[in-house]
Amino acid sequence: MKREYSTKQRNAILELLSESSSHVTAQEIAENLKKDGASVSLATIYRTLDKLEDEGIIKKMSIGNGASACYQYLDSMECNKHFHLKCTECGELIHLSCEFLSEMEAHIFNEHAFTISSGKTVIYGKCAKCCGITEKKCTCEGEHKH
Amino acid sequence: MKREYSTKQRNAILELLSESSSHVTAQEIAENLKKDGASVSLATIYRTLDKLEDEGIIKKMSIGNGASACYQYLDSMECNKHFHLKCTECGELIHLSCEFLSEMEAHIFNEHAFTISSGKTVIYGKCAKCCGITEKKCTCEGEHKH
DNA sequence: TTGCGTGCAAAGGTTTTGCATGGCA
DNA sequence: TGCCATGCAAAACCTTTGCACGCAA
Repeated sequence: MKREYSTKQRNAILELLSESSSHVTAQEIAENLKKDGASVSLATIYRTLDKLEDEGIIKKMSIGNGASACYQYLDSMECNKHFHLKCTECGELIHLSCEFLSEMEAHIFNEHAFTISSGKTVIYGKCAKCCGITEKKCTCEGEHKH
Repeated sequence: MKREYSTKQRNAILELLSESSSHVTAQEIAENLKKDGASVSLATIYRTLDKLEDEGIIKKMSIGNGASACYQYLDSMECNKHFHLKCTECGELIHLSCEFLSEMEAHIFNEHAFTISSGKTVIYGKCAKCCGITEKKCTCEGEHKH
């Protein structure tokens, strides 16, 4: 059985993650910790993130390809269940939390036996601006920025 | 205005993609072309794939995590209408045509003013096999292979 | 003391880029 | 002829790994 050590570095990373309102990359974690005068090596950050993911404390998601993976604290209920809409015209990334999408997730799981990973999924298309549309009518939680 | 050249390499890549029943990586393209005695450098393959994606002829999908990205020929009639579910465990690609997804498309357009490009969108998650689930119950058109 | 955690540097893999050359239109 | 496309090698990029040392329990 493996013991889990409580080290200065692990705690610093965990604290930073729990304070981050959104997802961060390993690089950003390194920079932020350095700014706080608590530098941690990238290797350690990656190793720690791996363990935290295994322990179910954080979630890992890779939005793009080649781009850095993003990590996110799981206790922050808000950002757990949204989808990303990315405009192929202007590149804008919209975070969308909508009841309808939750239903879709449930439908695909129940009827098609596929478990969607909303964090890894990006829905591509054209945003309102690039379509020349302005109104939004949905009464659900809707889009939000971080 | 940019002209598109029709070169031996571009044609070879395009032909290989259109003959592939499923997604392939840049590496696999290189190997297959070499086997056919029509070697193309990896750099050219990546550059050509980029262009083909911009032109909307192929689709790029990446599991992330350092793994190679996969590319797939977009059959304009067939593959543009449905969504793709890709398993992040085993890599299986499921083509799903479901009424529910059409509704989702409509909802996002009507209520969030975002026009989904289903051909470019890949929904990531875990397939039934990798979740240990076997039943599928949806009465809609459902999954299909090409 | 035990053995996990850490830092550093180097290696791993995929993708991109610089530069000179080749080839389509 | 003009200029995009290609090949090669090197670079860029994110991430992992080997090794010796540090440190929590």
